Amino acid sequence: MSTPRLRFAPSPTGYFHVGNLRTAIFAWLTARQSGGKFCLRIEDTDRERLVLDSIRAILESLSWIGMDLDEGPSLEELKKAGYSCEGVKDMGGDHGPYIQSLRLPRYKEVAELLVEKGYAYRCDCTPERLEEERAAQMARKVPPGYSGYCRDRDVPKDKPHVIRFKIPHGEKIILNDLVRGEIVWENPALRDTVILKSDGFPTYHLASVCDDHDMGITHVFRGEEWIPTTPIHIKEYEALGWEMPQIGHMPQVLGDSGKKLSKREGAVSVDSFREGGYLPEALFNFLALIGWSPGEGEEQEVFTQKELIERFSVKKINKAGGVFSYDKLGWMNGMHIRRLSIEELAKRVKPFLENAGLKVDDKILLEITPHIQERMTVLTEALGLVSFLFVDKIEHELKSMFAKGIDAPKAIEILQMGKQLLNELPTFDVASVEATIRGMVGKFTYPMGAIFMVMRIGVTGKKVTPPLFESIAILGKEKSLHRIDQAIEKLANA
RNA sequence: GUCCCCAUCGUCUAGAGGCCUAGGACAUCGCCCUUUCACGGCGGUAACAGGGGUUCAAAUCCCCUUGGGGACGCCA
Repeated sequence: MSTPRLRFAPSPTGYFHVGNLRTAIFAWLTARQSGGKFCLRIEDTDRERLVLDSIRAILESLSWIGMDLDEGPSLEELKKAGYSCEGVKDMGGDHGPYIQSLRLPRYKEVAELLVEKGYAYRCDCTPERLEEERAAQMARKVPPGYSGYCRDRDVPKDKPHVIRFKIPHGEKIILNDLVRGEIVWENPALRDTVILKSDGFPTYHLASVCDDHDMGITHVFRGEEWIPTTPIHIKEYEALGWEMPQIGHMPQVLGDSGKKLSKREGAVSVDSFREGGYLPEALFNFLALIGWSPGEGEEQEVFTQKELIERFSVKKINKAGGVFSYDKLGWMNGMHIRRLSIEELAKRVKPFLENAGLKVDDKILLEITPHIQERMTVLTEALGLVSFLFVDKIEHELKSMFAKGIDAPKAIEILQMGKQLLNELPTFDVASVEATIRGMVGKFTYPMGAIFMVMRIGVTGKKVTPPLFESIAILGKEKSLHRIDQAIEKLANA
């Protein structure tokens, strides 16, 4: 058997949707576990929806999530097609160009061939005519669709026209789907479909069939929304005498509403997850588990990419769509955060702190990281936890001190004692800070928690922080004492 | 309207005729741990959409109903 060749074929029409990523992940996993190839093809045949920068975004996202490509557009191709390629890795491959707008002559050739053989025909119906037709059909309550008006009209080449593929009527069509098994159309509800537009660009129905063949694609993974148009593709392969790749229609990624995941339901672009502090490991892991599971009594859910490559199996892909659960992704992100080494976690957290305007001291960040590792579900939460270490001035959440019988005078009393005792420490490490603060408890009648909270807010300004003794020790003597002073002053003036 | 896909806890799912008094995970609730917040540990609530078959036996196979989703573009 020849080596599997799979592709991810996005349209550069905007942001990179996680639903598309999930389908790409299944294809990538399949390629990687079989020693096959994973290719990127840009389907930029819709000139109206084109977003120039989206290819770079797609490339960046794939690289961020660790999905390497074996073939894809070269720098030269990108430039030629007019896309920004700053910082993009040069790729290329033996089946280029990998950008559809660069393959126009080939589509024209194939479309003409189809016309010649009688499988397709020219149509010069204007959009207005089509619109009228549609309106009339609606009025008569019959299914809308092209009537086939030009099928036998023999429209000349020199008039503006499109090329339509003839959909045979009353013919049974069968697809053997990789995930759904046999799908049968007794009589598909399809009309003669445009395959070459009047602007000379192909539609998906021509371009993808043609490219999948030309590029030697063996397995086509795509969303289930493509099922209804698959008969077109099947008939095209037949007409052209081309061997059909295996096709698998992947279950959809749904939003809470049960419909396709969309912007209304929250973040959907791969970028937004990166910006939101999600780890690529977690997003990949989570997405791989929507519509697929290892099965067989396997109860592990947190996987590395490598483990997923080993376990993935097309046979275990589900038919039913799955809801994208932000809750579970959050949990999984936390799990992956906890698997990171301290050094690695600090490295990942740093940009989020810097983007918030903090001047980060690497040594201090490394010291505090172990103490925030179990306190985050997303990286962005690090900011609230550690900012007190990297800013000059802090705000004190004084109100939160006042619980368990503590009022301002009592808080001042505690802070003053804490300040004095901490000041007397010859060495300012975690152990001595802990001994000192624990020692304070016996000197008051207030509960331990109340005393700790006053100290916590005095030093860090916040109610929710990393563990107290570590926080104080890492902040250092000078700053800690200074902040306690500030707190006392604010309390006195309140 | 026509065609197609799908159907196990709220969610992701295990389950390929007896192993199921249906398992796990997230979420949720309770308890434990605990200096805050978390992590962690223990336990609870919670599902085979309905109806017919087939079979000694059905969550698993078939049919119907219902429900959800998708497609019907010179979009992909």
